[in-house]
Amino acid sequence: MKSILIVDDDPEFRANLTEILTEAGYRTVTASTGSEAIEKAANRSFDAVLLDLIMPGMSGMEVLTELKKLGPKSKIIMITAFATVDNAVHAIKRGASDYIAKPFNIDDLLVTIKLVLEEARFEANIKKLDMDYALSSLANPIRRKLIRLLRANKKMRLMELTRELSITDHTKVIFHLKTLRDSNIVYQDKDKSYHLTREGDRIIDCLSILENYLSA
Amino acid sequence: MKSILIVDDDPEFRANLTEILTEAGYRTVTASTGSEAIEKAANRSFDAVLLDLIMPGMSGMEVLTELKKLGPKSKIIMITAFATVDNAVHAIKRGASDYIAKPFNIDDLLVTIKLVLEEARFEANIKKLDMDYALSSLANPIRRKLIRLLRANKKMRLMELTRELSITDHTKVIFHLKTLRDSNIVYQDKDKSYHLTREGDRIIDCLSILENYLSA
DNA sequence: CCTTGCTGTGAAGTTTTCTTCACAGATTCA
DNA sequence: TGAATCTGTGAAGAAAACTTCACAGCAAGG
Repeated sequence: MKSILIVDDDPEFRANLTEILTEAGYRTVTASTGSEAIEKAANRSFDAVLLDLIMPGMSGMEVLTELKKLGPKSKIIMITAFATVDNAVHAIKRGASDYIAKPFNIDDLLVTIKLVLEEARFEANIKKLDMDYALSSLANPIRRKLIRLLRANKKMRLMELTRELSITDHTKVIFHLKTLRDSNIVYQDKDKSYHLTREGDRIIDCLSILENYLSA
Repeated sequence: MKSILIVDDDPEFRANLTEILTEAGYRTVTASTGSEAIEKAANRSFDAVLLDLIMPGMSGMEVLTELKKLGPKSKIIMITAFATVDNAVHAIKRGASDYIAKPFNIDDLLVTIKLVLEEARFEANIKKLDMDYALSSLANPIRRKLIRLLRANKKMRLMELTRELSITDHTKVIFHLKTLRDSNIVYQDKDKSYHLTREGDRIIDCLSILENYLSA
């Protein structure tokens, strides 16, 4: 069950939304001010946040910025009066996922929420995919050595790598380099030299962390 | 080529050792005081340290403690006068790898160094082995889900896990749990419940780091 | 031009990992 | 006690990962 945080200073509006969303099968939590919202979001994560742009105290825009700091990938839908749609567009530039204009049609609201959640699910899948690739690459000791060599030497040619690993068959090295390329850890430039990608750099960082952990 | 740090206040003794070890095929660096030794060890790592127990200023014992803090797995050989062999034993309890008594036979010294370095190599292999196990465990998405479930719920029975993963064949789950047990990430108590080991906890920490890295 | 070394492909194989299934001893609980 | 559920073994097969080999284009250097 997806959870949604409703942030609005108007109690009646909060109650309305809560009823609509509960009926639609979501779990809801409400906050009446920006700081309350930030506090709640810090303690647990929500699948989406409905955030009023205009509130006394902290403005919706400020809250948006803070929420994005807490979780850069959190999904935030701005609620705005018709008159201030421009501001909503601005909010999207700052990381909001979408906006809806008050007064709104219930169906529009639900569709918007659904789309945004769908988007989140999609992104999570992408991430999981990367993870799978990365980890299955790391599972092989030859590939780990390759990564380390590339880390140490910045760029290397096929035969350098092959000799350094004392492997007789260079096609074996090609095979592993290929899987590293598929998982986006390594790339090859026009000179045919192999390099670590930015992601590869990150992964080797994590590898050393893991090594230290395991040897402690 | 293995590098050795020689720590002794006697310049003649340092020169002697340097000559012997250089000839034996080691690279040497010297330090005349404890603090100098610590400084050098902080900047780069040595395969072994030869450390005089009795020195003006910081005592060998204090230096030993500091060096161990810098690198818990660094190999330290204490050098001690015959009269203070008891202290050397004490040093071993504090983490020194071995000791030699002054005056010593050159061959004894070389053998001691060799054994200690051998030990280091062995430990490094063990570590690499653990790493291999851990990473090939993580390569499989089902096993990652299992780890996450166990992390969230502290302890779970076989069928709980099976249902949670919507897997129809429980023997499949048994298979993956078995490989997690082999790599020492999970264990089973007398109640047949599965738990994460301490190592498993560490690994999942690292997993989340990696995830954040990859999604950034 | 010919040789040598580098980079690569594609198609067998081999090995390892993963899945499935048939079965069976415990345990629970009605 | 008897039926249902849980936990597990072992073997056989399928799938994925890895290795090996035969071959080929291309560039550099004599």
